[in-house]
Amino acid sequence: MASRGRPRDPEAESRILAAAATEIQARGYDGLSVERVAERAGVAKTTLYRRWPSKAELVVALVTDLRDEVPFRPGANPRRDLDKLVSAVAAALADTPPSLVADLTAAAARDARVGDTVRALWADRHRAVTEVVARAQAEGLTDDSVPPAVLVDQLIGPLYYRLLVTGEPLTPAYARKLVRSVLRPAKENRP
Amino acid sequence: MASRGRPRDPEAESRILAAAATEIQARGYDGLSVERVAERAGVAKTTLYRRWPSKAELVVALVTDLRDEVPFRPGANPRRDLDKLVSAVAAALADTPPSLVADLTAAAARDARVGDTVRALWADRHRAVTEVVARAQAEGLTDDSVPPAVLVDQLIGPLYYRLLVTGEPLTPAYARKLVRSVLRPAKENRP
DNA sequence: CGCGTTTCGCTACGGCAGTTGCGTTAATGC
DNA sequence: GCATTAACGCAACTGCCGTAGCGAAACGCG
Repeated sequence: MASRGRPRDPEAESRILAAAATEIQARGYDGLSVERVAERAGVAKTTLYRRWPSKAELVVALVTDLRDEVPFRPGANPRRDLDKLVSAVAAALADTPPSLVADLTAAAARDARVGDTVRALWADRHRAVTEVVARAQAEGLTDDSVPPAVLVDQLIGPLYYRLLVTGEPLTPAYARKLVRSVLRPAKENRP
Repeated sequence: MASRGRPRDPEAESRILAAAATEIQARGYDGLSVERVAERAGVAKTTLYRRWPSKAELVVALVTDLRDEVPFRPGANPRRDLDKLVSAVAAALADTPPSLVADLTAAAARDARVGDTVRALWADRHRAVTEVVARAQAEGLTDDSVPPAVLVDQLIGPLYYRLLVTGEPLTPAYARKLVRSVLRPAKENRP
């Protein structure tokens, strides 16, 4: 029942991804040439295109392969959890070259298939923040009249906004300010 | 002292921009071909490149040319002002094709020159929101311990985040929720 | 008018993304 | 062993961005 014809070279994929990683590290998204990647991997261009239908999808696969998972172990204190989590997302974003994030979003906007993959790539961070926000709201740390989804957007959205639009740095201190702004002041909050 | 050699065709620039507007409307950023734009404008490709050094800069000039100013007349009520202003920014963002915004940010991240122009293109909206937030803070409508710049990011950032990353719609209702989240609840706020 | 200067249209080119066609190679099934 | 199937390398091709070189055209200046 297993494949009928000639099997795919099992090492080709990893060799291509490794070559692409080297290239994109050195020259960025624009400077990455599919032809050079294929040559460096010792593979014909057609072999590469058989695995990924476009340069964008290759890069998405590469980023998916390389990215560090943002670790998330929920603790007892939602405020501290949010501080850590938002800081970790900020650090993860700041680690990848800014133009790469911008190029991924551009590719995602152009092609629906790429868009799905890229959204899935970032969705788990969004989900993690949503969980902690829900817990914070359950403990009365947030304004009940504001939907939690809005609060999540106000924690993560500014990170992308700074990275992609204003170009300001993503520091842990900034992440902490975002959290402080979304949560109610600690004291004056017992009705 | 005025120009020495042959003067530039005064109509060429507008004809090129008009042709580019038609093309980008029909085919989007990727589908826009500089060669077709030149042909449609009745101009050689070199004439176009003498005015804009890249396709990205042409598109930036086009967007700068076409965009509607977000009108801003400060009123007496900062809350109402913010509602209107953030809704207007959301509407302006939602009006331009999402892939175009993404492509502009990508181009901005790649090229410093383009980056400056694109940032300038959006900076006035940021400034307008900053002004109103400052007034709201002066009237005690916000948490004093949060810098106004953070609040501005939490009003505008989620718009870009939704547009570029999650793909959710930018409705006036969403804009109002953002504002409500940033401003203190109307009543319970006299120490 | 002649000279220098700048823009013009035109053509050609290099580089890259993505596609196509072809002969070859490595597997499965009979 | 032999047909079938699919991946492989190779080469050529289209379309596009951006650049370079050319002669012609249009201006200011003396």
